[in-house]
Amino acid sequence: MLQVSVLKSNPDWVKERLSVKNFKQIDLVDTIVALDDERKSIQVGYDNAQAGINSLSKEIGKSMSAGMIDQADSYKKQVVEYKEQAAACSEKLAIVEKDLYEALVQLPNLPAKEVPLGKTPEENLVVRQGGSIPALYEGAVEHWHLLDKYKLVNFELGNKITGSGFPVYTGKGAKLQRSLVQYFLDFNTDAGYLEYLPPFMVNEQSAFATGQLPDKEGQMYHVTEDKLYLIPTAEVPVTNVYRDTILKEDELPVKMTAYSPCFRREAGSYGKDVRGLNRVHQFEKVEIIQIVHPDKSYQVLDDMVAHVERLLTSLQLPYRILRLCGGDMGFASAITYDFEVYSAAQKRWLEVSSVSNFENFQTNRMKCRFKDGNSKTQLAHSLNGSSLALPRIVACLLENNQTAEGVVLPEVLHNYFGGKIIN
RNA sequence: GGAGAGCUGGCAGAGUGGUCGAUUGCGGCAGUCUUGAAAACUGUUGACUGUUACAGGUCCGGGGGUUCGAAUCCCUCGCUCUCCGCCA
Repeated sequence: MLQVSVLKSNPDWVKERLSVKNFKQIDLVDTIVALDDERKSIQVGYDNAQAGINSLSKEIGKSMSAGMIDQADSYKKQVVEYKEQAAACSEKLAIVEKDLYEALVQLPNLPAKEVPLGKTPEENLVVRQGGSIPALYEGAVEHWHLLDKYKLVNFELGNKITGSGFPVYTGKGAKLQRSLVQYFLDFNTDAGYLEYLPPFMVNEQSAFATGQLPDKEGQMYHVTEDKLYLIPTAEVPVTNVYRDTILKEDELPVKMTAYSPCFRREAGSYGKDVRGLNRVHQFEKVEIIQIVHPDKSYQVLDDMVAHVERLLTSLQLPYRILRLCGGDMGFASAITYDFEVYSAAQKRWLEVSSVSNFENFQTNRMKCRFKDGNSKTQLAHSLNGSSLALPRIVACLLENNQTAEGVVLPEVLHNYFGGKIIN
């Protein structure tokens, strides 16, 4: 959530930034500024009335203990006026605050100055490309055929047990999942990230804090009986570790990593997008999250991008890094880099990671702050990234490394998997 | 699921209707002493809002109520602990 103070001090700049994100209701900025002014003046009225009540109440106490009952009674009559005034103010205040809040949560985060203009994924900027696209042997096929051939994933079974988009991993397919999760977590903890294993459901407050609510309500599975949401990413529970906390400056940066299954309704997806492991309702992912000093967040963003890049390089997959354009970015993000790997049989790029700096958009909602050198409390910055999401990595590993003898795994996985080849 | 106890500032723990936003201890910070450190002593130390700065307002698990006045009384929700039951 944006800070009202930012809107007030520089409304035109805010509007300009919002338009980069292709946000339509620019008028909201003026609405919010006006509502906040109104809020403030009502608040002053309320505070004054309360101050009157407080001081008179003390006088009443003194009079009573001095036995001056008449004096106390006359004070009580004066209090009644103040009470009416306070009640009128607080009624107005409740309405204005609600309006203000509802307007404020509709505003997405402002994009950083490096964010390219654009509305569609085609306008994302390719900043870097690495690895090399393999030449496949003659009999090469898409990964869904390989999943079938080596009995790695059974979609029909998942469909029977749960529904479409809930794959059942079997045999070496299941073991490959476990190997990748293990490898990714080790890779992250070796880089200084503390491992968490979080709950896979969160309450409303947590979903709100990271920006899933109210923006992406329909994208999460909702357990209505208990008012819980299945997590769409470990980002939600793990970032919320630091909700309502004030850190010491030397506790920053906080580096966390977590494995979790991710649940996404993916309403409205269809066609080749959902073939095989391209898009599923439940998948495994390892996430990295940092909470950092505001002055450091862009340096940390670069570090995190480099970290994910090293991980992809170690898997020997061809990848490219995109800086998302304003229109393709997430609601809460100030800047996002997407990582895509090349799926050689499908001949298309697949997103496997998304690394974002949220600046103080999430921490403002979460009230995650730190005390700086002058012992002032200020909002920290939060960042996160996938490191990595499994299904599309698996798709690419299978497609790109397939041979007539089987799928040859990259060397870093041999020990984790307990073998070199899937056949 | 049943019974009981509790939820107060970073932590521990007082406070049961009127200078209580809160005694005290620990911890933190600053200082005195010391070559330095420890110990001891002294001072200081919550958040939010608001003001140029004061002032003022709000916060004692959340929400609501009673009262001139609530940490304190009432209602309600949530959570924690202990015992019993059930269970991976």
